[in-house]
Amino acid sequence: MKVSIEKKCINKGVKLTDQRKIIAKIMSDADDHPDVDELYKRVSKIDSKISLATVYRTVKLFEETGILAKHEFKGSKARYEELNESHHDHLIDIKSGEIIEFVDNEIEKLQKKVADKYGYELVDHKLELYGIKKKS
Amino acid sequence: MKVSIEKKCINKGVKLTDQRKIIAKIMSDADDHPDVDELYKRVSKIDSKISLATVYRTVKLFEETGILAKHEFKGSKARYEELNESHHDHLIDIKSGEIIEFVDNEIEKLQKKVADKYGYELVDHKLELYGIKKKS
DNA sequence: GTAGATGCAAAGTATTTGCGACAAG
DNA sequence: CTTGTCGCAAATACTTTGCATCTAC
Repeated sequence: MKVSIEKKCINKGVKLTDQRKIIAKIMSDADDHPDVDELYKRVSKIDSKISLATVYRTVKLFEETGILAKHEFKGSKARYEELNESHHDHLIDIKSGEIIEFVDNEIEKLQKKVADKYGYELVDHKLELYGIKKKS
Repeated sequence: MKVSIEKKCINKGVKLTDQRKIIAKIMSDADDHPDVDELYKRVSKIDSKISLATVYRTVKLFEETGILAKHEFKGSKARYEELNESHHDHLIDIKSGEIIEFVDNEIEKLQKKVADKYGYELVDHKLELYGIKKKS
């Protein structure tokens, strides 16, 4: 089962302020990968007193705490998504900007193998595919 | 055989100024992945009159022309390297910052397969592995 | 009560751009 | 010649930070 962001904060000893609860909720509900500006817009609708600085501070904190993942796709601003048990990579439609999440265990295995070959333990990776929709 | 950057410029109709020749030479000679500041430093040693703006304009131009590749590794500034026939990906040592270039044709094939599965034609991809050296 | 969080505005980075002077083809 | 480039400084975009105030625990 999915652990709520609020629970994660408690586990990690992160103080649960109203601002953080709101940001947590929005990121939990999001089914896209908002950048900070977009997130700030959504936050402002719920509580317009929350500052942009707090949004920046919170996404950074949540990233360091392993609650959010930060993505820096080609030529765009940093985007965030909730991090949970299911790891996945991204396929980005370069025309529409649509982002598709995928998992490929074989690729994952090969990545470990490559790192191993050079004497490294793989601790993280970034795989992004950029494509254009085929007219079928 | 490797086509020189100057030749590439001529082929693509890019005007060959002294500044561009110097930047081209430095990037050709580089066996690392300098960021703009570092490149600017190297450029300044040869001709201190060249401005940072020109360095930015040139790397951007070279990137669009397919002469340089831009990389945005986790949490660091944009870095550049010469682009030539041999495609490769990167394994980054998160302790030392050392960058190892590698090729894995099997992973490449699987990437195409994933894109295909979702109805996309793969036009580009980014694969970065982050690891720590194993004490063997 | 106290350590840590917030809002605000100011400061930092990284990068781009307007403009008049200049140089490549 | 003419079009595009250069250097400069100012502008922009994104993100961080100092400080006084406030709040979760």
